Amino acid sequence: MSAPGVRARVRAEMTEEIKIVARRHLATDGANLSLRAVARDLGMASSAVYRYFASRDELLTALIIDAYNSVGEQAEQAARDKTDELAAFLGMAHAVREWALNDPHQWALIYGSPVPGYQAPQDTIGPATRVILLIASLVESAYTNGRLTERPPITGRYAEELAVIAERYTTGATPRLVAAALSAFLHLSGALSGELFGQLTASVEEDRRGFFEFQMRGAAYLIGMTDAP
Amino acid sequence: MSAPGVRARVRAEMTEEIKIVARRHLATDGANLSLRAVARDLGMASSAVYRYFASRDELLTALIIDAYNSVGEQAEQAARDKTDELAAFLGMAHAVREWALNDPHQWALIYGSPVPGYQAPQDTIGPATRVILLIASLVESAYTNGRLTERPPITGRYAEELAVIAERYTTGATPRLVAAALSAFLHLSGALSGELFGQLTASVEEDRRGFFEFQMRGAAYLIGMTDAP
DNA sequence: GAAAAGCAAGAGCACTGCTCTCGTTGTGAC
DNA sequence: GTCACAACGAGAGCAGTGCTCTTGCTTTTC
Repeated sequence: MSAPGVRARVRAEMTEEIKIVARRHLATDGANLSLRAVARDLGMASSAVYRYFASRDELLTALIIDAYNSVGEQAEQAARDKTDELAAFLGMAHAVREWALNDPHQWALIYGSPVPGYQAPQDTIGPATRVILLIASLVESAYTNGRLTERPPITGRYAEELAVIAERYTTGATPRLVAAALSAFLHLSGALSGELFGQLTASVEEDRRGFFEFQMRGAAYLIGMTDAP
Repeated sequence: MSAPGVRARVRAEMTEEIKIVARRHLATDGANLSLRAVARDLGMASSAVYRYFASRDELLTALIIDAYNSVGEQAEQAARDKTDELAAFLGMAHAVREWALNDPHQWALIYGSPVPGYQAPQDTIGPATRVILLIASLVESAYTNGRLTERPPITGRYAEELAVIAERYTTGATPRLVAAALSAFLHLSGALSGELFGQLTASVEEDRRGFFEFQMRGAAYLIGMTDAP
């Protein structure tokens, strides 16, 4: 009799197994995940799944959190051990793109339109900020290392809001830097959503990686990370 | 006994009425549109709706085309009669934002994750390009009027693809200009999706319009429409 | 060992998209 | 004017969905 108890361990395994099968269904059938189909695949009654997830939404939430952490991890790993912030930013961007291309439905789950009637619970906002915090840290690092071209400061009410964010989440970034990081992140997510959701259809078809690189270099220039637009 | 016939006219009216009710349902219940609920609201049997739309997907397609045209129209109207291209671009961006804020579900319908199992038919790609072609025309206009700061040319395979697009859809734009227009469009859609889909939660909450303006000015700078980043 | 809590299964409810059939009604050819 | 035909609305029905409730069984806890 181990400390956590047999039942608790089995429960954890079962929970994980449900998520795995659910992810598989998500990858093939898209976002309209069927709890009954997942239960069928597991050889159990659909009602039994409700012992592990109170509702379909709760299962989706678990998958969303996992997805945020997955892409966050991949991004952080790609940014590590790079010579400078520009290389880290571009490597990170390509890593996120690879992750998204590898499982478009998971991308849609976290960065696409919210599932109807689904309200993101508090648990998700932590993992959700990993990528954007990573970008912010790169911007801040470039700034403190003197590798960031000066950009005019920002003013207005949104600048004050961003000052609060800078105070809370960074170790000395200005509102301008937070704004730059947010902008870069939204440029990244826009570029990827455009590619994955078919907005690029009939324009760039072959060399989408090259076009993505071009866009991310543009975003880096806008931030001040590079001097060549 | 008008030329189109009574039946044809009633059919057209009925088709429009179904779309109106469906749009209302979309605005309140989100993307999981229920054909039966729409039929109930119209006081008719659900099977009768199938006389007008062969499937739920076909109804969604009709709504998507209408939405593309609606936002396209609003964008074009906002860009008209502006003193210069920068003003037109910013006015257009804010118009698109207003349109999206006014009916987020329609925005999600066209720029969010594709509906599961839904494959956009050929009919949609025409209306879908209205906004981006508008941006391209603004860029081209600024270029021919000498109001566009020079940006380094682009190379690579995606540049060749964009050259084909430039040849087909513009009257003399370079691949670089098409790339700029695409980038600006994706920046716009990324900024709006981020705002609407909750990516900005707990950062910019109050002055989102100001932050959006900041981002669009950034995009304009990246294009070369303005010299102040 | 008894009581309590966790668990799986099945039936059932209300809902969905979609198909088929069956009368009815407007339409064009003669 | 008549008559065949296509369009139409309604209803029943099928297979699927999320979710709840009850009924037995097993594991944990006291």
